[in-house]
Amino acid sequence: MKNRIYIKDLKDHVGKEVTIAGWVDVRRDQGKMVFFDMRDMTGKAQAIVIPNRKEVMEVAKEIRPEWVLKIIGIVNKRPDKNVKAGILNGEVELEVTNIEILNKSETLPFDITNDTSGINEETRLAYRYLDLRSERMQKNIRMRSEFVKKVREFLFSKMFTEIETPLLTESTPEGSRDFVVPSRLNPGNFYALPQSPQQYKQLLMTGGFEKYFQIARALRDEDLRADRGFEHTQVDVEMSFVEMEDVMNLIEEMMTTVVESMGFTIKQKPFPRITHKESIEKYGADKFDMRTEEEKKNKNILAYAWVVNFPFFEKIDNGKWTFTHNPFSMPIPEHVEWLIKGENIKNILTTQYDLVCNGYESGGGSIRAHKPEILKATYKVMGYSEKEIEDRIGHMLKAFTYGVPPHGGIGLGVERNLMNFTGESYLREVVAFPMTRGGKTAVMNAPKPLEEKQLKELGIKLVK
RNA sequence: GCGGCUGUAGUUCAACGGUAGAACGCUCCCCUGUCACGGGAGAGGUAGUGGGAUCAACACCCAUCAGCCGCGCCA
Repeated sequence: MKNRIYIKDLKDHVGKEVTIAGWVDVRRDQGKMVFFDMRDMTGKAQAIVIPNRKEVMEVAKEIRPEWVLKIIGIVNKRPDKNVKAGILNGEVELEVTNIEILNKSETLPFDITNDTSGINEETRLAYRYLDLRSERMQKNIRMRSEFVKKVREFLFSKMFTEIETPLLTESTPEGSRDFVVPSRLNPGNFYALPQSPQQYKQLLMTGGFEKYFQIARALRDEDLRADRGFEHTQVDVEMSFVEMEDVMNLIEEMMTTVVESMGFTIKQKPFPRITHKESIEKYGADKFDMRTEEEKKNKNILAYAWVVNFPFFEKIDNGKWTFTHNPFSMPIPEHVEWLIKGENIKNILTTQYDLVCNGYESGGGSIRAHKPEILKATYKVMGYSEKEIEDRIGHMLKAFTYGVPPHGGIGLGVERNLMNFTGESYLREVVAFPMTRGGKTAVMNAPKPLEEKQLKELGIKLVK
């Protein structure tokens, strides 16, 4: 649009004619004069239509909230008695000389000029595109973008390369349940959507990139919670030639740089570190909130801490051992021997480090097993046969025979972090198009049945 | 899979075993300084769905569906 200026910049054009575009926010019809607020992505401003502008007045009488307008007008300083101090454009208003209706709008199903958190969420999700117009949702989604942008900038400044890994990949029976995708070219066979880019990023280390990151989607088919969805985004990082300290220090620097530039205050620097054992003893959990009640009232305080020295394995119902965090992790250096010999299993500690913030897990990672015998030993402890090991991770064991550097990394949950930044209690409030707890998509109508033709192509027969 | 809560007008809620009200929104009228403008008039719901006990239910019971919260699950 030619000559359009943003509403936040109106005050810089006092006395001049400008063009703005946006939505009608609130309309106040005084009879002979009409006021209405215009809203664009940068803010709001009052528009005023005065009596002697007959043609404009005719249009002004017609317009309704949420209509989309292009407006030409003169930016005036408000009369002293009408100045609204402290708010955007509180000192100026736009005297409208022309209104072009770009689009009309039906009356909205709910009020978006106020916080929509009190509105039935089913309705909000059915009309998510309207909900997103509300100030709080705009703020949340924009803050998410800002966070990701700053993380990218930081990592690029540290010589990282952003690399995408496949979405269609191999199913891994251990861990969480996979979302699967049928293969048309290989009937009866299925891809799985990644629960994490774990194996690919380790292969990228094997591939010599040394410093990789990705803003990666991860999918898990497990029941939903207030802070958990089917899909989430993680800042996925992996580095070669590193030990625990290297990764933790880099991530600590990254989070500090990023969140401080976003206006937050970090309670304690450097981040305190405590062992898993201490965490359980002190807080009864492996994540905790170190803020005082007073600090919790201030939305801008982030209390980070590292938790380390997690047990590598735990016993499950059938008496077998399974990993607590990540089977690809390395034990702490002094416990490598135990793992390889398969002894003292319950005492083996892993190099896992979790970043905790305000009661949520901000991220977690580890140094990885980069020698085939160590990774293999982990699977042996878990009771896998040689053949099963080959089936599961044969490709990794093979890759690791070709000079893989020692490496480690971390994944930071974007939504969990945003919940801390925004003070939201629900993951759905920081996702543009979240699902219901029953797995129904916002606005659109998934999941739904496939047509017979599609099923046939995929070689799928439904059973009752 | 389990447990709990919820489902009444467009939205947020209320009342009541005898066929529903308010606020906001919406429509129309009045108003030259409003800014969640104000004033007046009006339209709009048969109660998620199905069944049952009752002379009679939105209200009680059962089932079912949907949503939310938690548990299980979530390397």
